[in-house]
Amino acid sequence: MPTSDILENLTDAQHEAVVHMDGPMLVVAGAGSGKTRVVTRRIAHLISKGVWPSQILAMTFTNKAAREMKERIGELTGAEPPRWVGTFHSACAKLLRRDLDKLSDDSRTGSFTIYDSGDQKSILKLCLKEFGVDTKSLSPAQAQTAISKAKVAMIDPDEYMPSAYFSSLRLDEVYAAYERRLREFNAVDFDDLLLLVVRLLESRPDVRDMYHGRFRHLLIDEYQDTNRIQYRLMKLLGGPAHNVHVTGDPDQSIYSWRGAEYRNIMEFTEDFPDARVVRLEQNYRSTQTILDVANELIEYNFDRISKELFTENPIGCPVGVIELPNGRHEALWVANRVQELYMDRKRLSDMAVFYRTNAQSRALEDAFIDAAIPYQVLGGLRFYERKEIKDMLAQLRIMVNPRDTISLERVVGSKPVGVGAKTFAKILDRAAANDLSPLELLQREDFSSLYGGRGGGKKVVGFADWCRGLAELPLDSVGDCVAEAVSYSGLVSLFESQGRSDPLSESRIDNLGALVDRAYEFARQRPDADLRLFLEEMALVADVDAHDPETDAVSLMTLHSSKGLEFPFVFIVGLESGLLPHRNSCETQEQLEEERRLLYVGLTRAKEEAVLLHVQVRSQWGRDDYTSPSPFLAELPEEGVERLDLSGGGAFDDW
DNA sequence: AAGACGGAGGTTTTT
DNA sequence: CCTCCGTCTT
Repeated sequence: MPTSDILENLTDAQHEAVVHMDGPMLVVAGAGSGKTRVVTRRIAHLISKGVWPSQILAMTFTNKAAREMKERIGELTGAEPPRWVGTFHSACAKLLRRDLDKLSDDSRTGSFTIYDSGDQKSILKLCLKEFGVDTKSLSPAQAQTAISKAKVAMIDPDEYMPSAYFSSLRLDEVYAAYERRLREFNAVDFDDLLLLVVRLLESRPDVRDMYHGRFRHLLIDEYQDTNRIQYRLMKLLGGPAHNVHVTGDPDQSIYSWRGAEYRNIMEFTEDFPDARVVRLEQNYRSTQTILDVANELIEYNFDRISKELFTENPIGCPVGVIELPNGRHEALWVANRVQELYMDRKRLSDMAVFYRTNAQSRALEDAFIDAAIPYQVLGGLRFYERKEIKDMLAQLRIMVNPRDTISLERVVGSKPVGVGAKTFAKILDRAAANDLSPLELLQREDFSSLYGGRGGGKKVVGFADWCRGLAELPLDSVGDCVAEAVSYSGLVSLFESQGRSDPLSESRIDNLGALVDRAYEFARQRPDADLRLFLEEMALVADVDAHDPETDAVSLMTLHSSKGLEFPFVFIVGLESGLLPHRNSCETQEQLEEERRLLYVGLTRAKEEAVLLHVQVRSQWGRDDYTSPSPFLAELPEEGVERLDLSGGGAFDDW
């Protein structure tokens, strides 16, 4: 391996971080300071020094980050990247598939299903009903938020004290029931993936020692975004050698709403007094002007370690702050500017538009469509969130996990089998009485003699037959398996028959086809993997719309998903009170500071040009609201900022 | 059991 | 504005 390449073109600080071998290290890496470069080169360096790739565990927050890391390591080493480079959640899932059975007091097996937030809400609906809680006073979504908060803080149901607001609603019992249901269905939620690994490692020293022996080096990216479980995980996996290498930037902590405790990064040196600390403060990305403006903005945060990023890049042009009459004008202005840049021979893939909420993408998309500008939206509705895909995945899930009754219910609802809520409830009761899962009951019970083939019974018989046939489907090859399952589901012919009345049917059929394609592609990449792993991939990494920097299109995304990316030209829209900072995040100083960091993250994505836009009238839910500019705009310096008031119209009147 | 209709509400951000 | 839920009807 060409070790020389790995150590080439590094500053002293970067070099120190790259060649660090054993012991804890914290890399405080400002925006655009070459953090990814440091992490990937360090991994390549470790390997060049004889560390086996399989001894390295590197965890990121997003699939995007993991993918990029793998690619760059592959380029550096010219070999397959280490297998244990992935998100926290996928690494934990992988570990649990192997070893969950070793956790006592838990009836779940390695074939568990991973529930997304929709599935969680379905269970919670059951639980709320069970306790007669009125969903108007406590919605499944609220319960989910509250329970997830508790889980992330590692508070078990028996220790849980509902906040005063929920105290009358037996939320603690709902929480306990929710946990029981997950076990019953052999399912885990996103939080469990991490939580169960912590429980496993804490309760089984032998398992813990096994992993200590296995993972000699632990790397954690975006450490400022770790929550309490992830922190605990870091301590547990770090092993006696404390070969823990964490990187992050407190100024880019934007996930406290899901339990991230950015104090973790501030306190790393207290946890590991012998930790080496490296600061990367030179920015290689942005112009001096952009960086100065961003620095000035973030200075307004009280709770931070002072840090001044500098750059040797050119001064560049001023940051634009533009006021327009309404959202339509805003979108048109951006589209227009994009066209100007394009005429100036700039590439569309070098441009990005950021917004606070996904809902804002729509107006921009309309304008881009009208102007025939190619664009790609990141995030938004993901592939696996489409109804027909979820229906199909539900069927695949019950094929590998017969206890997954939430998915069974979905299967029942997705097809015109003639089994309604009442019949299904009967099946549930009967299953419980026989100590079987409902699917097992359906597959084993002789419904024809039970009902004597009368009336409604006939339909159950038909569905039971279908369930039995399900068990006959081949499970060996993932591609064939999914293809067979799709055809067995009857969904395609159902949509075909609906085709005349429903214009969506065609795209639904296409999507099911795409699912089959993905299964074959998955099988090609991972010949040894089974259906379980395919479903895991669909639950954890199903962002097919992932950002593709090769595509010649403008990128649209939330400020949150912009983290880690960079673009020569950046537009940030909706800089208004209520949107940024968002109206739901203005209560406390901490929330407000996080909103400011969000803008900071967006600004520091820009390499050459950044434009911030705000409007006087923002339409939301068909309602027009007068807005005031974001207070953050007033915090930007005079110098390096060019303010333009186009609210008087003129630019795009009569559009 | 399934389709139509009416009302309420509306995740900010993601694994 | 749109979507999701629940209820009412057939």
